[in-house]
Amino acid sequence: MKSATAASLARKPRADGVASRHAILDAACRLATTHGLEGLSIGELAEHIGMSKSGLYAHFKSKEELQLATIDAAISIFNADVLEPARKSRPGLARVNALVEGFLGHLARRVFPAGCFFATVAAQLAARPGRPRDKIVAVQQSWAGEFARALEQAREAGEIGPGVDRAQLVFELMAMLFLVNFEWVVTEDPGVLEKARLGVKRLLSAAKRPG
Amino acid sequence: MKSATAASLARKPRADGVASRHAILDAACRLATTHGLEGLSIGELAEHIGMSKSGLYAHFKSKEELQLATIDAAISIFNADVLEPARKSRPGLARVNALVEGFLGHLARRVFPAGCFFATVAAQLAARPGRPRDKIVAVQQSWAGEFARALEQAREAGEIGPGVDRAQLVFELMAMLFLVNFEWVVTEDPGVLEKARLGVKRLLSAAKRPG
DNA sequence: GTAAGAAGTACGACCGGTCGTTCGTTGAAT
DNA sequence: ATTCAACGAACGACCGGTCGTACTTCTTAC
Repeated sequence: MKSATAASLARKPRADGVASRHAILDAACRLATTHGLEGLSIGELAEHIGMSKSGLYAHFKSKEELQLATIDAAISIFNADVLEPARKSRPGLARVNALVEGFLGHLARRVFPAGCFFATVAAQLAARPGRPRDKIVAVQQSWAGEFARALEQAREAGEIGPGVDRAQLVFELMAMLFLVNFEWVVTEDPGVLEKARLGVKRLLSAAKRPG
Repeated sequence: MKSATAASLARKPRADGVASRHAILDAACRLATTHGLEGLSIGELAEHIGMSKSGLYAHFKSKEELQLATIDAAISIFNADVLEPARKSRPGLARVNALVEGFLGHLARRVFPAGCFFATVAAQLAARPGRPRDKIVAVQQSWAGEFARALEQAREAGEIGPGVDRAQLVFELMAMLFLVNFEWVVTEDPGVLEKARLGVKRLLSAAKRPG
């Protein structure tokens, strides 16, 4: 019965192929963070991992498919590094703080070579219609949704006042994180992480119930 | 003696040439806002203004020179549209508000086809060393300096408390504007402009002297 | 258990097209 | 008459992508 655990119709994935695919996408994530998804060239990527261009096309039918897979790979890395750890913390304000600290740590840890993958790619694709853009926008919205959910739980727990405009608060939180990423990439100064930390702290303390 | 009024060493600019150069840079600004400075191709730009690629090279010796000139052109447009009008308002908080409103108006007016030229270009160049990047970073710093100066004047006028961390306030103001540009490009929803407006208002009212 | 064969992996060569750039030339403005 | 503005042609490099072909792994039949 163990062979029945394979995929429904395709019975094909090979052991060393998934390793290559992983190596390709890992390099693609890193390159795309500095070059952008459009600026990522097949030849450069292939050379960067010691493979031929045509070798890459054994794994991806087109550049767009590579781009979409690269986004998926970045999602996995980001989820494992930031989101999942934060989800282990208590719902409410504690989780908001965990998300923020997770993100700042993600930058400081240099998981990607130039800050947040999604910030770079999103800024570059925002005005360029297509499936990659749609996917990136969806990721951004889901990231905002994470904050919205945590804030809703904070309200339910009475940690923040019921009159607090949570959508507005999400916007202001995201603004801090969005700018800190950019400044971090440009200056590499840990002081900017502290500015974001302080900004978020002021934001949340203003939302807390008086008394 | 009228020829002596020309530039010190070069006595060359022709009447219709400066018009072409202006047309080129105008189109370059718009294209770069959506495609990025790297994604801007000579052929595409030439075709876009009904000119030959080689015709462009009568005005610019290299792509990098074109990029730098494009940044200068964008600076002129931004200064005329946002900065100079705001400078006419009274120093202090009024000027901070004028800068913010000028920027939001700049977006709403769609001066560039995809939000703020500098935000897009900066996000793309942040991790790519070179003269264009340095120039863009300098622009961003001068824009932040504009806020810093206005806030200093606000403190001198007693509009905000002396204990206010102005560098921090600049960071938080810039964060609002940075994110609102991105969201505006993605959603085209005027509601995001309102969120930025509200966020700035809360920021500034918190900085005002009690009483 | 193993041999046969199907399928995945990777390659080098090559395609048409576009990239940034150079050159020599022509026509128009000064 | 001089000089700039613009052109078409052409360049080498690289782009994304295809093709035929070897080698390797996995599945299947015996």
